[in-house]
Amino acid sequence: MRRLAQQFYAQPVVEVARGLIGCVVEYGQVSGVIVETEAYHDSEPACHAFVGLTARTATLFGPPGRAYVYRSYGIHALLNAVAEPEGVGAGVLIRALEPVDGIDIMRARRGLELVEELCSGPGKLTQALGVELTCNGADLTSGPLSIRARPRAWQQASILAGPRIGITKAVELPWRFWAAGSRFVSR
DNA sequence: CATGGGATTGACT
DNA sequence: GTCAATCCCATGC
Repeated sequence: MRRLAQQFYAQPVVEVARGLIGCVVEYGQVSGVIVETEAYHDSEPACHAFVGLTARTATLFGPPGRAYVYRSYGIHALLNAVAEPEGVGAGVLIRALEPVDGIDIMRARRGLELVEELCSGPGKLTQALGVELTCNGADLTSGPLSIRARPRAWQQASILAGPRIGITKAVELPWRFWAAGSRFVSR
């Protein structure tokens, strides 16, 4: 399965968020199918890029198809895919995966057995993948951290939309997407 | 230079 | 249901 090309990420961020459902994130020996995403855009206050170009948001304003990784609550690394053309601050938060390869490695990193709990949240999946802040700015179209196009089995998947989770601003936008019926989405 | 607020999680009442 | 852990970074003095 081919990697997603830079032109895919250059689309409007909501289209990228919807289009990433069913695609496969891979890093080293582990991989998983994306089953939940959220879109963020510099025009709305929930997005880090709302404050403009700073050291923190430089990745979001940079070229599409890169990883934006930041630390949340001092504990978790959260993984995003940078979207829209360079100069626009937008990204898609990867919120949950269905584990595919390296499940035992994920279990060891997470200290858990249950497959449904390995990647069912944005902080959980980075721990399971081994993604840390050093991945910030990594090129998803050519580096060791990659996102591949939907496998055939996922091309018919039905996708639902609703409000984003865990934010205090712009709560009303239906910019969260998930695979209908998946047991692997966050609670 | 000091301060305060998170795109969360897991443990506990 | 509540709450603490913990650190990066934007902001303000």
